[in-house]
Amino acid sequence: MRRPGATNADVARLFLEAAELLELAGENPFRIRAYQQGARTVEELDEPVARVAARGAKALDALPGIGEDLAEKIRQVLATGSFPLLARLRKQTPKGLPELLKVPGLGPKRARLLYDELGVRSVAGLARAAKAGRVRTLPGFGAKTEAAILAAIGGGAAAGEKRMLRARAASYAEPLVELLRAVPGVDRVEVAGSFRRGRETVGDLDILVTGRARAAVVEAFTSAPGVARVLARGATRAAVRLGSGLQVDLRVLAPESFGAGLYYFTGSKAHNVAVRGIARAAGLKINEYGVFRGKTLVAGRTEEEVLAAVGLPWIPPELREDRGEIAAAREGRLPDLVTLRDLRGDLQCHTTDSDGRDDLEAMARAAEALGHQYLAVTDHSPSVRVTGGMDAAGFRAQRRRIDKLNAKLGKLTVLAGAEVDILADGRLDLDDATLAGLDVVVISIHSRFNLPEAEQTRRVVRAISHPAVDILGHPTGRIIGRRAGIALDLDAVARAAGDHGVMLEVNAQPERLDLDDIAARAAVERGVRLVIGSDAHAAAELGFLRWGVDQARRGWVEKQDVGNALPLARLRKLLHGSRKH
DNA sequence: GCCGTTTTCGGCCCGACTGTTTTCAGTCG
Repeated sequence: MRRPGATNADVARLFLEAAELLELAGENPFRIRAYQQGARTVEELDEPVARVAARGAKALDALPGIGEDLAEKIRQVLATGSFPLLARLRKQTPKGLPELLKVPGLGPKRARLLYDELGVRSVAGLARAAKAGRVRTLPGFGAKTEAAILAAIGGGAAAGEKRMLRARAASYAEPLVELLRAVPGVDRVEVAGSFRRGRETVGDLDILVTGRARAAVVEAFTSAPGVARVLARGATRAAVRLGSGLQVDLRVLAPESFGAGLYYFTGSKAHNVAVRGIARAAGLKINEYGVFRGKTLVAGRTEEEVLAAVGLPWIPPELREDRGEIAAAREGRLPDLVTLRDLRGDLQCHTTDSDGRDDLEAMARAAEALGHQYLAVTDHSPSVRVTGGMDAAGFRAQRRRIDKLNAKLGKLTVLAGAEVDILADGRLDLDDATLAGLDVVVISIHSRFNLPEAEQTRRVVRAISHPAVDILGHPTGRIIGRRAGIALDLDAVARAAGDHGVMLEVNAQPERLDLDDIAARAAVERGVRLVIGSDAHAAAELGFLRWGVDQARRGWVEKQDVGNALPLARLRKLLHGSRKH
């Protein structure tokens, strides 16, 4: 770990570790939650926590969930890489105990019991104890618990939490929803949870059903194709694990509770807790069955009804993260979020001229079929060799083919573009004359991901400052679950983008979604315009725009913030061809 | 440990399911 100079992620990780160790120590649950909330606040900050700390004594304290004590601990982490309480907790926590918490079904109480009574020191040791039949001898444990522990370990569930890309989860969710909708007597089926909130990854799926056929629904669900194991099965709730490893929870709700259930199971947990606090202050109680005054149900059929009961307008699910949406709702300043229908075209895609799998005309026809008004074809520049990047002559030849194609296309206009590599020193990978001849210039980083932040930021800012540049593509270069983004001062990048009229991309590839929600929101707040680009490498991928829109919505992005929500004539005025520097 | 239209103490969201238990604790979401 780098130290000093802890990042937000470092601070968050240490707070979460402290929370876990406090839990094992049997501490006050609310104190534990305070550390978890503090971790979340720091993690979701749109600037380095070190910069907040540098603003003075009170600045950290002003962050939500950060009080005097946690502020001091943040300062300690920034200065030393840790804090005394954590060091003490690490010392007093028996080695191997935290590892046991990773086994699903084991919490602090039972983990502690296994440790103390059976001398279990690791997940492997737990497996041995369970196989030897020793686990069932403990009070509160039995043969079934022992088998469940073995199954959980065997399934690799303890190897670490694995979240699935939302786009992939959708391919499991959609057939299940179809199946349940076909059950006679079912009225409504909705996917709730983080899937509905549009998070880039989901840990599981929550499916809500209402209708008369309760037993039939549970039966259809637990016997659906793809179900590998039934984890739980009750009258109103069931849970299964699919062959893909994805867990799916089902809840059956009465119609008069459907809105309350949908709202409750959509979350986020932090959002729900905050709204429940409001309800409590008004003498109301919210649960998944409705809003109650005493025992009287006062709302529950729809989400609008539930929120109205606590004096709030309906809040789009993508905003329900307790990141200011509740205050915004109360004050009537919720954003009017961009929708897929608002987009008039797409500003990044690839063809067989570089690493795409469909040719120019196929891509154009597919975009036309989607109703796009324009499509920028942005094949790679030469230095990205693995992609078969084109040279200057290649782009000139492609331009001539695009002009011919446009002459025979109907409503769609193909824009001649390029995704130009940003070289190590911030220069661009095509000469100025070639760049000037293009309609759209996207610039991106495809190498040298590991430069230190200052150098990386200089590189990107220099590239943005080139007068031919229109869009910074996938600005951080992160690949979800595989590669962290480059170290970049997004504030400086946003400033440069604003100064030079460059738009920042929300790349819609399901494993990129880059900028992410928090960065997109920060960019928009700094007055920068975004574009949502599919970065399609095949005709079918032009549909990826939906994932980019969802990410943008999570970042509070409105139609007016998005370049490709403009009709072509107005978009052209933002591009380097008509822009004056 | 945080927080305040219940304001510096005393709360902090709430219920389902499981397994093991004769009435509930632990875990999860």
